[in-house]
Amino acid sequence: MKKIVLVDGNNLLFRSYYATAYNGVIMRNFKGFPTNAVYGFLNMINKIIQEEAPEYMIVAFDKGKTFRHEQYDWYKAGRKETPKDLLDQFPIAKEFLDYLGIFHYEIDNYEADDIIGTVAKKIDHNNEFVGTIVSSDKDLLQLISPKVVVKLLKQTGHILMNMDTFHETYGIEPVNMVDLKALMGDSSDNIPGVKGIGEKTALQLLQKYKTLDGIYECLPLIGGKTEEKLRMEEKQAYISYDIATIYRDIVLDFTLEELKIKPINYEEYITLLEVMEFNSIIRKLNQQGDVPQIKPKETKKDEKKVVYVNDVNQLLLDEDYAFYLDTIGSNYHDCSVRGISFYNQKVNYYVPFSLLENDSTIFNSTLAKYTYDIKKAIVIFNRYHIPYQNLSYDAMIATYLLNYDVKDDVAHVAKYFDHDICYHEDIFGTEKRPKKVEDEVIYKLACDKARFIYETKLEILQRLEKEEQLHLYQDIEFPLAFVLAKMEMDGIHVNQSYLEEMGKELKVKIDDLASDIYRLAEMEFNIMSTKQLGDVLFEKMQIPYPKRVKDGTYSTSKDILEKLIGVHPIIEKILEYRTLSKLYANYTVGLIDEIKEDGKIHTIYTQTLTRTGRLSSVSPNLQNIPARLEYGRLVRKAFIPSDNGYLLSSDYSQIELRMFAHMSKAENLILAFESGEDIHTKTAADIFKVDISSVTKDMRRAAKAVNFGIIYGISSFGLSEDLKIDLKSAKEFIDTYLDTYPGIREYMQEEVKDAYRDGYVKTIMNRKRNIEELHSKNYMVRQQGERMALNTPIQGSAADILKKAMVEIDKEFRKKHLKSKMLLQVHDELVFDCSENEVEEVKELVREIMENVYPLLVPLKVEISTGKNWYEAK
DNA sequence: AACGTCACG
DNA sequence: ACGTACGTGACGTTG
Repeated sequence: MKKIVLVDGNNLLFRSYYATAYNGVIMRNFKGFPTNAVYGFLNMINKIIQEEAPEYMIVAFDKGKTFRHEQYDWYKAGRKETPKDLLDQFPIAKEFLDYLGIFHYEIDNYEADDIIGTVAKKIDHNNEFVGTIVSSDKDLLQLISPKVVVKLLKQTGHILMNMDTFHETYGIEPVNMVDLKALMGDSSDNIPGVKGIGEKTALQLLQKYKTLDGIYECLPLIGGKTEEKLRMEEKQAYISYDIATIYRDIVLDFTLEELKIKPINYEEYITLLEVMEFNSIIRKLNQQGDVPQIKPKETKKDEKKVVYVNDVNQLLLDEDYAFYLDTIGSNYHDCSVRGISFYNQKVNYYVPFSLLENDSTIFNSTLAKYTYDIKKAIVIFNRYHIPYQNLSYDAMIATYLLNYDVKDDVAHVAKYFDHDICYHEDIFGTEKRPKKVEDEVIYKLACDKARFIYETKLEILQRLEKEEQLHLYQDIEFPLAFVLAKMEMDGIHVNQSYLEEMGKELKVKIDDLASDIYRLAEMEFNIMSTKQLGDVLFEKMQIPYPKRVKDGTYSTSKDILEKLIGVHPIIEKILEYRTLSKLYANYTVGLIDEIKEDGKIHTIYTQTLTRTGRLSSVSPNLQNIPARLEYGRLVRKAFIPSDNGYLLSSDYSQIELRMFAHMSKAENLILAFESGEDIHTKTAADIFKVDISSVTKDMRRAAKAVNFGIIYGISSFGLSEDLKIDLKSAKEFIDTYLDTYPGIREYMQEEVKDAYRDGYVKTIMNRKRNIEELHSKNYMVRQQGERMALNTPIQGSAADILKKAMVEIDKEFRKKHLKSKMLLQVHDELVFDCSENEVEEVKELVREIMENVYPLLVPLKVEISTGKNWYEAK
């Protein structure tokens, strides 16, 4: 038997829409198009396919006013009008079905029910097929037969209804579902039924008399009020019967065989998924790994042909243009360049890099030049000593600010602007498994990218203007790219032999610890393997596990092990082993690997990654060099200035909490900062209501934890974990804090409310972050969204300020022709390489700019120190 | 490639 | 009853 799955498309879309419309706010993609219903719909369709594995499938939709409306103008009269946001999603749902190879159908004047009923009837009369109907609408239960079952969707999960289960549940036959509706009515469809008869009475009657006709034939036998009600509303009952009856004889222009599911059109499917921003589905597809290779798009008619230039004299660039660097390798500090593509109204060139390497005047014109990832371009131009002028636009930074999920592949963002560009990975494969690619494909791809940059520039800039982000783009992020490029290219000197020594020392300690651990465990095992470690500690050694065991696995994380200190001496050994292994792998061996021939480390700052506006640092990450523990801190001694200079470190004191005080306008908190006291001590004095002088260490520690909690979107659980106190005390503590600083509570409520209303939050410089989590049905996810809504403006605004300061400091350095260099940025800290005779000047200048770059309701304070290495400069 | 862990602000 | 503070990157293990 071949199985056909019959899906009520309308039902699925309505359900998904209302299930995820939260406070009237729904999920949308970047362009503002509503996506929540389709998202639920698609997940459901995929789930059905996974669970049922059908060969055949049909999704039915309503179309037009039905014959029921024509006969009875009050039919479904009570229903609210379908929201436009939902209606808009119907065509998309159908488009998805097309790409998934799933047959869908609609026909004038009939509802999805009728189509399903008709197909189900065909199944009943055909001995090759069986059917499974999927819907949450009980009406469809009337279609159950020996060959057709109904998968009735519930809030979570479903119930499978066949002849037997139906009978068990209702005590009547499926066909008599109609009779039941005729009696009890259905408020959602505005079917009246017989007034005063509900499900209970109706079922009793039907169990006795089988059908509506049967009941009316035996009316006198019924007696009492019920008989009276039935007699009064006989006409209503039969009208209701008519309406509730699913029409099963539509003339259909397809056969059951035609419902066979066709192969998925991955290319179109994925493109649409991208437009709708269903990234989780895309991720799942990639994980399953059965997405076939996507071929490059055919050249469209309006496209200029790619001109491969092999003589510099052929290059004719006389108006502004976009260019794209076609590089090989992931790190642009040492990648090679295959070629550069150029695009404008007149040209579409691919130029092999060997041609430009030697004759490099091309970029040294006054023409405006646009690209994607300008920082990369600057670094590469400098590496090859190519002079340039007027690099004036970066599509990567611009789209990042517009809240796109920007990757370094242009293709990723191009989709949103109707530019079909193949993904780098689809063409070239991964670095480990490269694919063979024809030259023409390579040229075409690079040219497509340049074309995208050129053609969307105006639209993107207009969009930035509309979002009031032009200032952020033009005066902060764009100039910052030049500053970062310099920092990356300059790099920081690292004392390799020092790290090697430290590595040797660590190695010895680690080996000693390992043998201690093996001895205590009375066996050898891989300490780094959390699985083996869990088994050894909690099974073999029978150390009591301090937490509920989740999915049969033991966590061996630091906070779990710390709870066990003192229970068994092995615990402390393991913790130390972990700490030292981390230092060894990440900060001695790992860092040494990153030191280049010039004795320096050149990180890459990712400017377009974080959701808050911070930078991130990779290859290596110089933003997580040990600082908290003394032994780890020693790594910092390896970071040294050039020549006889100094490293100068300048960091904002409590910038995030100050930002919070500014944004919340909480007067007492502002006063606390104005007092100039240590903020945690002052907070402790305020909440414990004691003198500054009598604040104990523990009081300060507690106050500090609450201050941090505030920045993260406090939860009593988080605080209780951090301070190792019980939940109730944590709760009280937070309340005391909020009472001490009136205005904070209201500010936080307002911020969350606005986030729900807008679906996004903003920083002081208009950086925006959409928070989809706020639309989730899941309480925990929504909570997380609320915390993001609270934290992002704080973290993001602090990032805005440091970025602005960096741009201004760079400007002043240039103006004053200082030899000193800005080298590192660590979120609230800047590290400079300072010539000996400039120390005082740099100190003054940096402090002046950082403290005054953006005046807040509280003063911004900067702490500066210098030293012969990064360890000392703190 | 995903997960767990842990380094930073 | 649930599962828990914000933002990152890199390592080793495991499937």
